Amino acid sequence: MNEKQLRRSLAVLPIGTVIKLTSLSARQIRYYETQELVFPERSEGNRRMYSLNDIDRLLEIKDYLNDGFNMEGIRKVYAMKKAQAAAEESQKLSDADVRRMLRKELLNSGGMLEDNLTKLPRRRI
DNA sequence: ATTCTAACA
DNA sequence: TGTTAGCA
Repeated sequence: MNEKQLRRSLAVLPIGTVIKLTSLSARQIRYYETQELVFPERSEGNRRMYSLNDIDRLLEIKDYLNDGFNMEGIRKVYAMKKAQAAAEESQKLSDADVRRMLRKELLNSGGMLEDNLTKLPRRRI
């Protein structure tokens, strides 16, 4: 796991901050946890601590709810996403591979990087 | 001041 | 889901 993903997975936000960031009530946020849709960590004093990924997850849940999904329905959505990820893993076509291929395409097909800019002919002003 | 669990008008 | 009670 790289630094960026590591930071996003760090549980450092108390529920009060999560409330402000998601516009969800404490009641809802805690309830979704009992429904096993989010899994916040716990601090020493038993306080729930959320990560940025948890924030994204809560916002997603919010959207699914607006689309008419119920708790178990949303749970199934994430179950499928997990199965999907496992399938891709077995096929060795991971997200990292996709990004690697895309970057190669961009570098060859023409041009938006500083390397190329420095090689362009100078123009007088 | 903030969050937690449990319970209910 | 909201709200309130009684703790930590």
